[in-house]
Parts: sequence; C-alpha cells; structure tokens
Amino acid sequence: MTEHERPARTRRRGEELLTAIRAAVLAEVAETGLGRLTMEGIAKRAGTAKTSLYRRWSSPQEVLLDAIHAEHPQETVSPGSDDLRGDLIRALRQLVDWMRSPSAEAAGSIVAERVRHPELARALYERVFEPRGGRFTLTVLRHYAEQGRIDPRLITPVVADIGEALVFKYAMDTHQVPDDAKLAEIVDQAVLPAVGIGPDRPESAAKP
Amino acid sequence: MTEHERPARTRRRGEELLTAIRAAVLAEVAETGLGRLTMEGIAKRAGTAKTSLYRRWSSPQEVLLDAIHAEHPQETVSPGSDDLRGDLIRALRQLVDWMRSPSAEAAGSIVAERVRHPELARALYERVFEPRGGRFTLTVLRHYAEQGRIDPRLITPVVADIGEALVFKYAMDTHQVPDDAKLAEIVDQAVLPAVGIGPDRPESAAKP
DNA sequence: GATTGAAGATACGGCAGCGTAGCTTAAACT
DNA sequence: AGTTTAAGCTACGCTGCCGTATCTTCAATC
Repeated sequence: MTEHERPARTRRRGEELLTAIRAAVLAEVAETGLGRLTMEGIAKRAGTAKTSLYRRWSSPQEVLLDAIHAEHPQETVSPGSDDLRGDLIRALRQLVDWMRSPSAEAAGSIVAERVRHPELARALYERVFEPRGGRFTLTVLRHYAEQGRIDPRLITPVVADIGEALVFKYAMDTHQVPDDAKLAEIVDQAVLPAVGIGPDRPESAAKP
Repeated sequence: MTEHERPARTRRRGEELLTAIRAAVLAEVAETGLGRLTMEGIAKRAGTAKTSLYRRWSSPQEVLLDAIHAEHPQETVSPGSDDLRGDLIRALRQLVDWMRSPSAEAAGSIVAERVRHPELARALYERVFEPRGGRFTLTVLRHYAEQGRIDPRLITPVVADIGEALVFKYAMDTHQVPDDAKLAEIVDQAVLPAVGIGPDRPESAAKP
C-alpha cells in the first residue's frame, strides 16, 4: 500500500515498465472496481505518465486485459498418491490459494460486470479460467475413475462443479475463503457422496 | 427500455414518485453498474429533477438502499406434498425466478462491490437475503427431516448450500439461469446424494 | 560518443457529474 | 379560495477524467 513510489530517478523501459503497469492495473481494479478504472489512476499508481499508457493501449480495460493475459497459466494438480479424499481437498486448496491472489479479485470484478464488458469476460475465461483447468476437482475425479475406484458415469458436469461451487458460495457469503477444515467438510459432505462414497458409508465400501 | 417518459404533464408526489425513483435506480444499477451509479442518471431515468433526489437522499447508494429496503420480502416455500425431490426442485426454481428479477441484478452488483460499499452489502443481506430465507432448500430439507425421511445429522450448513451454490455457479459460468432439467440434475446428482439418497440407491431405500 | 526512440512531464479544451441556489408551479390541505 | 408544501426547472462553479500535443530527457543501440 506504500506503492506510491516517487519518480525513482531511474527511467524504466520495456518489460520492467510493463510489469509495473500490470501490477498497478490489478491493484487499481481491486481498489476502485472495474467501473471506476481510469487511465489516470493506473498511471499515478504505476508512477508513469498517461502518455506512456496511451502509447500502448487505448482504454483502461485493455490495460487490464493485458495484465490478465500476462498472468502465466499455472500448472494443474497432480493427483498424487492413492488418496481420493486428500487429493480432492488439495485440489480445492489450489483454488482457494488462487482466490487469495490480487488477480482473483480483479477477476471477480470482471465477472460481476460481464454484462458491461463482454470482451473482458470472454478473455478472462479463455485466457485464465480454461487454461488453468477451471475445474480443479474434475482432474482428480477423472483420475480415480480411470483407476476404477469411482463409477465414471457419476462424473457429470454437475458433480464436477460441486466443490468449486461450494467454495465460491462460502466466499460470497462470508467474504473470506474457506480454511482446510471447511474444505474437508465440503469434500466429505458434498463431493464424496455424489460419487457414491458415504457420508454414512466408509470409503472402502465404495467398490466391493 | 422506452422509459424515458416526457414530463407527462402530471406532477407526481409522495409514494407515486418514490416508486418511480426506486424502479429507476434499480434499472440504472443494472445497466451502468454500481460503480457508475449517479444522481443525474437516476433523475433522468425517473423523469424527475436532481433536486428532488437530494431532498431525500445524499448519494446514489442511499437511493439504492432505499429501493432495496422497499422490496417486500417475499414469502418462503411451503414444502407441500410428500415429494422431497419435487419440493427441492421447486425451492430452487423459486431462487431462479428471483434471479430473473431486476433487483437480483442489482443485488449482484452490490455483492461484487461489497469491498467498496460494506454498508450496502450489509443492508442487502439483512433486508433481502436473510428475511427471504436465503437458503431455499434448507426449509425443505428440515421439513423432511422432521418427518423422519432423512437423517437430521446430515443437514449441515454445507449440505444446505449445495443446491444454491450450484445454481449460482451455473449462472456465473453460462450467464443464464438453469432451466428445470438442470435443476433436476442438481437435485438428483448433488443434493439428494448428500442426504443419503442415491444416485445409485432408489429413494425408497433411504429409510428402511 | 553520437544517434535514435521511447519515457516522462506539462498543458490543453472538452465533457460529465457534483452539490447548491433561486425560482416557478402544481398538488394537497384548511 | 387561499395557503402551504414539495416537485420541477435552470443555472452555477467545481472537480476528475478524457484524449492529444509538445517538449525534454534518459537509455539502449550503433
């Protein structure tokens, strides 16, 4: 929050400058919201001049788009050991970790205003959500289905969304991300039952 | 969308005027977003003068707050016949019906910008979500738990949220509300399994 | 070390929303 | 009918952001 660096006497160029601008626009949209995102605000926060922004982009939204684009799509989960429950929790924890990042808040603003900025929303889905997997638990579920531990016919679009949906709902209601205990509840009480494992049946009873 | 009524030559007062203003602010926030909500915009759409707005409220947000406040909390579901599955679908359909309303879109804008306008978000939850029940399926689940048809211990906060969470997720992803077929999938594949009723077990096998 | 190109600073007219003031006029009340 | 109240206009100076132009200055390149 003490970002308002003075001219710093070194003149940044190329990638160094771009990085600062991208960080600035993400911070700016998180603070002011997409509706109040402005070239002057971005410039001020990045410690650069409006001119330098207009040299590359023509609107604050395009600056944001660039920043989102530049966010490297991270690698997806590796369903490691033979531990369905643990892998599901880890998958959701990956989602939660991302939700803490600055770009996640920006993503939220975009989704909320998608009616006003359809291109932005589309770019967000194409460049961030889909490459990232989007469905974190799905990877895990498929893995164990291939191993014959759960019935593949149970892995429907709805079932693949249960975990993520509950994480989002929890974040929406409480305005904080679920901790590990909550993730465990979600997995135990909602995801696992949907693929035929308990709450009342022990795991081992799933595939006799 | 042809709201821009000319002065109409009759001068509205009191409740009649208030109603028009409330409708205007809801439409305005749906169209421009909460971040771009403005007194002038509301006034123009309501066909009134800025002066009349400032006479009662001091910011566009307070006008919106008033409009939300004035939205009567609607009655909740009556878990009617002896049909758990049908009642669950009906409960979710109630949610979906609300999500089509103009105030729902306004509510979405507020939730999205809750960081910027905490009072608005709080008012929304206190005056709209909580009185409305907030949890649509919960009412139904409790009803059948009292009748001994499902195990009360299974009705946890997580389980009570499954249906609503999936409806929201679907709306977020596709930007349209789920139809009845989708609601049925949600109930069959996610909600019912969580309260111990198959996908693989028939309903009747739930309480032997 | 000279050249070139982009970064940075400053200034501009234009527009939109702000919040207030002063006034006219229609509607409600007595 | 006369009075009171609020709705409806218009206009004001102020501010923030717009997009552009101009000029200086630093940094990379040759």
